[in-house]
Amino acid sequence: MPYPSGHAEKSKAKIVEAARCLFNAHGFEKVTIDMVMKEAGLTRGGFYRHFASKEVLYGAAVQSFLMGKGAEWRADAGVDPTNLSPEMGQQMLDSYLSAKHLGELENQCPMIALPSDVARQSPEVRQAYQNLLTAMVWLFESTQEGSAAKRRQRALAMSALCVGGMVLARTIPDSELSEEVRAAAYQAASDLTKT
Amino acid sequence: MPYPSGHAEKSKAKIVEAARCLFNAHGFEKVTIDMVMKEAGLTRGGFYRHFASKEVLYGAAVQSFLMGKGAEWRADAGVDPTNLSPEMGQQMLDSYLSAKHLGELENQCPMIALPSDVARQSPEVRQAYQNLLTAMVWLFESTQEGSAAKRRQRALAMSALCVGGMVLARTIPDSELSEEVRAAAYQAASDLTKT
DNA sequence: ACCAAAAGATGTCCTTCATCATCTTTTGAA
DNA sequence: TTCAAAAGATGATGAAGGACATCTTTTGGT
Repeated sequence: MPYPSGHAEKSKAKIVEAARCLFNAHGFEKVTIDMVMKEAGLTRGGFYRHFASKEVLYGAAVQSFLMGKGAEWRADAGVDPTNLSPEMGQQMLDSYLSAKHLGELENQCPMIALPSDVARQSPEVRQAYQNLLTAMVWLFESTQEGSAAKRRQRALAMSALCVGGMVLARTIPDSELSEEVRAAAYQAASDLTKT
Repeated sequence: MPYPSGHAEKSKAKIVEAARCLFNAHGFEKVTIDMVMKEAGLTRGGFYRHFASKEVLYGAAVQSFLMGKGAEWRADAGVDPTNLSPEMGQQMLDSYLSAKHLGELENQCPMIALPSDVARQSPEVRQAYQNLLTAMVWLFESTQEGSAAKRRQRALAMSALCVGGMVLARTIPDSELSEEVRAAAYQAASDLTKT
């Protein structure tokens, strides 16, 4: 089997990563196979050796965030999922609802960058999106205090605040209002942990 | 000036309403001028008598919700913006974060149906989106109790919970988790009014 | 060195639209 | 009744892009 072993996997990973960045910035429809392959340092033709369709790539791109850039992101933010303390939950809030995260179009969480895009895709893509949510909820739930039901409810609400606050802040044009929304969501989510 | 007076306006309104439904359900890219005009009971060609481009139509469609279907929606939900009481704020939460609203793809609030779509559009379209948010925040702010700063902060957080909860619930495929998210966002938003 | 299968590159097909030019219909005003 | 301007319908154009058939390159195994 010619080509160094693991070559295909490496290429595939490069394609997924390029796709993730491009989809995040421009959405599903505006990104072409051409753009993705060029960004990955390859050419159009080879694409279908790795993926059955553009849609399958989209699912892979969303999914990739969890263990890829997302893990990197958590590391940078000082969020360590093996250390489940209330401080860690707060750390997560600090980073997720930060002005910095809002500005990082290419590397921000896909839950923020492409919700309505994903909502109209196949169940597989939506499942990938759900996996991101599940991970976030789990993290908040595990770092809460109080009864199981309370922790669950708060974790879900905190996730809704994270995504809702950032989605709104990212969409509206008035940067002052945008900042206000982000800050208010952060405040409310932080308050939830201390109730 | 031939054609009954007000004919053009009526046609334009029909086009916008058809567009609003279609965009809500399928997003900007997947909707064609053809589809919109057919839905409005007209044909492709006449479109550019009314709008300069598809994008301008999109902005008009988003904007139209506030005074059009949105007003109708508020009336049905018993939300009366001339009666600014805490009960009215709660009424708004009840309806916005309801399972019914979640299922109404065509008539649901565009803030839920197309955030990431709008985020990549022109400032005009994003302004229309912001107008919806501003109206919602105003409504919550006006029906809160407490200091101005507190009311403002809570109103923004409640809006983030409304949009975030519904966006997540609409996007994930697991209907059980979806329902859980919706309910948690509702609970948290309701709690905010009583703090 | 040689072969072949995997991976990548090139060229092309075919469909889908947004947009516009042009033609037809409608009806208020003269 | 006639005219003309507004509104609507029809047909055409041109570009974009997903998908794929077909070459070409690469290199591990022999």
